Amino acid sequence: MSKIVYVGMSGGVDSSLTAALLKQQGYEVTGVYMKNWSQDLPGFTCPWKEDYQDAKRVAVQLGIDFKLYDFETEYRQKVVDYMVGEYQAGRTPNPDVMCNQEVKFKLFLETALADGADMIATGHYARIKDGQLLTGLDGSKDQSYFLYRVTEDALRHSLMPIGELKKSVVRAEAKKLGLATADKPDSQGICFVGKVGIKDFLLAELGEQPHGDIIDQHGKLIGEHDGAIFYTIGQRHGLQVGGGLPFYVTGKDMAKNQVQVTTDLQDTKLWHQQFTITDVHWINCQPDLTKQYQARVRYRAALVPITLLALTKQGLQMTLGEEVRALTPGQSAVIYDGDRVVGGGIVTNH
RNA sequence: UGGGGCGUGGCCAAGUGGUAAGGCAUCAGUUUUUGGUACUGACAUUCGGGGGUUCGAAUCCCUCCGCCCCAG
Repeated sequence: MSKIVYVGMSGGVDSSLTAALLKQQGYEVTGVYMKNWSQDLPGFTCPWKEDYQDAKRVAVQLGIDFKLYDFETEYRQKVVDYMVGEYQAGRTPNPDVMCNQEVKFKLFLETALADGADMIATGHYARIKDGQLLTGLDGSKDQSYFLYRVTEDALRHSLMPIGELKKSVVRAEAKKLGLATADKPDSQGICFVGKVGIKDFLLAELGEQPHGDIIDQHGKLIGEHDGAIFYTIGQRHGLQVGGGLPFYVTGKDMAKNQVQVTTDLQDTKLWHQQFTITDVHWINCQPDLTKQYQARVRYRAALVPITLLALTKQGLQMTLGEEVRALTPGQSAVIYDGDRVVGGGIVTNH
């Protein structure tokens, strides 16, 4: 008897081909559209209906069952509230990491299993082998960074067939199969919410923010910002301050509602080598402090060799083999052992 | 009030007779399942106002306006 797989179908090419491939491989496939967000925002129409229809269209083409799971309430609580709270605290969260941890590989998994599935599948560019998470074979599309908070148990119940393919192949295969989504542009923006600028999103959630001072590396007042929460470390644009060299954000003082910037790209405040991550999560087992690993400090950043210093209740201290620019509190540092994701945590304030 | 200097797009800033560099910012696009980064493109018929000299001026002259510095 073939296994029953529930495939999360977002209405994009990747998850469409995922469903098609699993069907070909003999699984008993059901497509599921997760409705996590449907709210329109000023100047932005939520594309959920279109996405739903595209997913449904592909399901019909493939002749598979199709369902809609409504997770809006939970998505709001677990992802959006988390994200907004982090911004308010002066950090820069990664909602997609949380979405994978809480929604796709928890809520969706549990719901699917309860509905009779043996496994779930997603269109992520990552691979799963023996309960381990590996990078996607297409290095330029690898999405393992977003998945480091998934549990081994969830991985053992998940499939990510796209992780074995290159993006160009995915598109070509989708086209060959005549899938309705073959030429649909890749999605961008906040997971499930869509292509909305984070500033517009926060404005819609929180309203106008108190303006404050922009201070340069010499402590000089050089301008006014329209809300410290909108700015993130390393950011260059959006300061509306000109004259000479570009300004990069080096830090924020939420208590003083200040944004600190520098024109000096060598400024020590812009470069970091040693830091701590908290809320650590290990997929299979804790890292070996004596072993050489690599870390990725932001999505698509190069892997940097690291030395682990100490694993405490507070988190993990580590030193990078080289300085990285604009390490940002709230973002995730993911630890790799070659192409295997060991785990990671959240970069703390420093 | 004397003496000197300056006024070029939102901000810096080249250009001192030959028909407006460059950078920042901004906007658009590309890259990207977060934010950010990076990359590409767009952006002054006009040089504080007025007048004059000249084939031709942001560049020379006159004048008015504004700002800065030194004297006091």
